[in-house]
Amino acid sequence: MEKRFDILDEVFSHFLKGSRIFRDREVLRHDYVPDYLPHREEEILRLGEITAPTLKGSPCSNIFIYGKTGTGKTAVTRFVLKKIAQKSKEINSPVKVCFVNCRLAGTEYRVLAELCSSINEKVPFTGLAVGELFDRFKKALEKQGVIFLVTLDEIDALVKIRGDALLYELTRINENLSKSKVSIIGISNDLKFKEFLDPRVLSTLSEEEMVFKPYTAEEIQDILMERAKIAFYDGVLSEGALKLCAALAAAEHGDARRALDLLRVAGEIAERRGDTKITEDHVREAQKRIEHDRVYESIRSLPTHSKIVLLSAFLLSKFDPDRSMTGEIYNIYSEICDQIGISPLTQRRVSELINELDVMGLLNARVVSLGRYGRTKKIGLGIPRKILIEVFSEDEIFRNILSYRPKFLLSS
DNA sequence: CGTCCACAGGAATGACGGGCGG
DNA sequence: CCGCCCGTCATTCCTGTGGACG
Repeated sequence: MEKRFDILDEVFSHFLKGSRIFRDREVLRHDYVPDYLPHREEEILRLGEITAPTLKGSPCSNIFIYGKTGTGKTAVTRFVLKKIAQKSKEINSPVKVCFVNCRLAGTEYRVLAELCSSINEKVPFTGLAVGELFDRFKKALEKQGVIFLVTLDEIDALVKIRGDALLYELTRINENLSKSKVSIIGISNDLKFKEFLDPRVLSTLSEEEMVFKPYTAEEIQDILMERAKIAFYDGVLSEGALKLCAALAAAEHGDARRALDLLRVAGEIAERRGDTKITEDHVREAQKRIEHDRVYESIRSLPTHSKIVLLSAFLLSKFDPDRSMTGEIYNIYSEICDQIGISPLTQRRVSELINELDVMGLLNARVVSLGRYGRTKKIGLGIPRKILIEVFSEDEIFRNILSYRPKFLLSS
């Protein structure tokens, strides 16, 4: 006990002395928009040119931006929007800009609600018909007489689940507006996204197109260096650590966001250990930590039934991996539900849950045909068992299930 | 070569909680 | 406060299907 206090004392005093690592941690968060974006000058220029007409009070072409995650789409767009907003204030032109992340918003309704609130139209966060909401949006917009520059980030996520109805309406809204105009910037991570769109929507939306290429390792290095100058005290970041961050992120489709995360977490680890320099070891540790936290958090926040499905897959993989298929999973799932006294969902629904877990990477499910013996899904765990055990051990109810031996498996 | 297993996964429909406008 | 519409989750019913077996 005595020892514990000593340890904590050290942590406190470190904290009170202030960080010896970070000058400004905020700079490494990925929602931070830097003043300088290395290797994206061309894109900034192009986007600026396209959107410039809004400053003179006329709408600009709609733009479609593609590129994988962490290629700077969001940063570049936010940067340009910020400049537009600044300039318009300066010269007093009626431009309003708005940035919505469709995946975070989740539904058409919430996207529309965000659009409304950004033009100061108050709407309830649920309850209205989508059409009604759209009418209000249109009315408020018309009353204000502005050029509204809407950015829809991660637009593919919305369209894949909800369809392109909202986009269709948005692309046609100008026909019914006289005093105001809307221009749209659509951002998509998925290059094949076009296929999901109605051709009419596509042609209106992609009057201009931009593709963001992944960063190379060298480019990521430059980005990191730029931020590290502000984020860390001088001499804290070793060159090897920086290079490793860049290399790891480059291997993962040139994802700068990933690189920034690595750098930040590596810094945090170094800080916590009381080290004064960030080394390659810290970076490797950071990589492990990030992956672990991601998985841990996604399991923990799962709805109960999904957790049970995951547990079923876990038990099957432990006792009889060869039989790990939908039907078997469902049997064990039902058994566990019975054990903890909640009523099981149908197989149809569980099948859907398995798909969701598959998408999240917690399970690996692939359709296989066993010929005479039917067609099903072969299901395996997509993550180390260790993490799973770690998460479920924290829950009173699930803890016991971990070591449970399904009756179902005894009979075979 | 046809059959038939054990599901996949689409479509329609229902239960439910939340918020509206009148 | 009521009737209405919404989004979400779940059920019910359904048609489709790859390939080993006979």
